[in-house]
Amino acid sequence: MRWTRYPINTMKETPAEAEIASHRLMLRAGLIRRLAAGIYTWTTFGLLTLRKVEAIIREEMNRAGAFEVLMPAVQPAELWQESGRWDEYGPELLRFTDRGDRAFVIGPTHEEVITDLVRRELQSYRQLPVNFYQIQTKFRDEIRPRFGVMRGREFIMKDAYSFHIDEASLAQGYELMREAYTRMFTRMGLTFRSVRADSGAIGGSTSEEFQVLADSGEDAIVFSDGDGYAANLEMAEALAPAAPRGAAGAAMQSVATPNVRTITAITEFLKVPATQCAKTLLVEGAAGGVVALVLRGDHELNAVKAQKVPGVATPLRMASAEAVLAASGAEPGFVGPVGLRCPVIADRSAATLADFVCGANVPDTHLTGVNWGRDLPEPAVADLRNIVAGDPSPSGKGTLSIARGIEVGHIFQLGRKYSDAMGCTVLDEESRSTTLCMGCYGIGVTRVVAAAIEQNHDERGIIWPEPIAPFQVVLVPINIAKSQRVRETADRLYDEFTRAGLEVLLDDRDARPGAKFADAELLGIPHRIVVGERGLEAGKLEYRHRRATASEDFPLDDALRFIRARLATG
RNA sequence: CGGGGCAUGGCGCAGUCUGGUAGCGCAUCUGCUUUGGGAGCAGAGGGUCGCAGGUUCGAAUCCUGCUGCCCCGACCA
Repeated sequence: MRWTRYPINTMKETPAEAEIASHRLMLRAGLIRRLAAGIYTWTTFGLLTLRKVEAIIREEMNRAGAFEVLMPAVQPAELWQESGRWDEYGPELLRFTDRGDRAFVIGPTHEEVITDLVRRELQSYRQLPVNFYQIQTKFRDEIRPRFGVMRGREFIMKDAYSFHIDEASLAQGYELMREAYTRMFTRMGLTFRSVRADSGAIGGSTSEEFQVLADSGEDAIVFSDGDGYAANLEMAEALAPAAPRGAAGAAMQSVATPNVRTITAITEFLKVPATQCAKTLLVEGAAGGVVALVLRGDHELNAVKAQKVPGVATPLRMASAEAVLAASGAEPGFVGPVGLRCPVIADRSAATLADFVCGANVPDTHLTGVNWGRDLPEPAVADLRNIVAGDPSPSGKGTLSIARGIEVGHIFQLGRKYSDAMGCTVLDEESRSTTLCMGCYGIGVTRVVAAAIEQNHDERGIIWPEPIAPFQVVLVPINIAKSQRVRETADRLYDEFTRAGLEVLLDDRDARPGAKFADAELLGIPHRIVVGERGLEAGKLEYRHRRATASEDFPLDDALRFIRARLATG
């Protein structure tokens, strides 16, 4: 492609709205343009990469035996009422009515539509298992869209749904998708991890996220250095401390702590480590009232874990200031588990504390030397806290570290939630009607592009992984207006490369070299060839990879062979 | 949803407090010069100052309402 004939528009300055690197660079390089909050146009140039990502996904889905379909964005409300999600889904589901006052939604996902299709089309177990996928536009009315296409409201998703006669077949289909996802993200040149996203509770329901590792990621993920254990922080189990609780050594005492409300303040005021303090959080109970959750001072509450504890309201809500005062007799900051008039649940680590410090439920007062079983009843114990780096792995091998990730894929064994609700059945070998077992498998296609940039950029611009680069090679002729030789050589190379099937961008603008180099680096095209008088005098061209810090010369006569060798290794 | 902020040419901003008919940089167009790391000079085009009311001789500026957008939001007990 010739730059002067291509609709591409770079920006030297960054629009004020862009917070993270990928968003900034996507705007500056002209991949996307904003239309409304969380809604973006993909430009001709941006679409080159988006299509490459889609092509890799398509190839691997097909290779895994899935079949492509294309379902509507607009879906009738009846299907959502049938599955029960009309009431469950909440304000993220965009609802509207047509001219005849019939209710519709814009699909945030397509379980209902595919289940409806399958229940009509499939009659026999002989037609199973089967996996349908699509690459299609979704809409979720996010509370707070941000970071460009990273968390947009409208976005492109690859969603797939598999149907099986039983759980064993589902497990096989799930495994196939797991392998396909691993191949896709590997082919795209991304550094990623698959991560456990569910503790694997009842029903053997299993779920894994595919996380692209990047410091700006919205998710925290946890790894063991001892084996392959990896999980979302929300799900990673914190084991009970190996050492048993120490013996009580001190008497419980009341200490005046005027206006000392936080753990940090307590550690400074009483000169005790945070690991010797207990913090008590009052949350709303499932049946009204409040429940006390007790954590060690240096630990953070994990909301996902907490709301799974029986008696705790879902979703987790902190108790109001009035409720705290009613239950404890003191304001937040001086609440403790001793003498509290509500159920007390201690985190595993908090439950092994001895001689600990906590709020006294009396204004401006804390207690020291507190011991479970002596000064207050033994608490109920649960895993309530977030993992911290250095914790032992729940797999039993190694210790855990924490990294940030961007969730680009999620695979899930659904079971019969939708097929049950919607009557999706086939006849089995014995002519009995059997409800199908389902899996679903998503990839945020537009998010993958942002994640790739987040993981591959420097201060000058994007550094595309080769398999998803919009162009493979950029040709930069120097002083094209004056030098006929440079112009003709660049034209000839462009034709030669293009005929050879390479994806080449020829920067044929009459611009100064600095401007061309800066744009080439912003766009992130992996291989750059400079054509200049200086080199041509010696029969040379100049090559530089986007990641390299220095250029190398190579013979003009050998150009195609040279660049092909670089593409193969690059 | 709660809190805060912003809305002026394609992008980034000043002007608003103290009302007098809109300006700077980048980008765009023309000409000349320049050409190995975002050139220089000269000229040009482009804005009903988010929308609707109001106050005033006069409103980007003051008042009211609306809309859009951005940022933050249990982690404290």
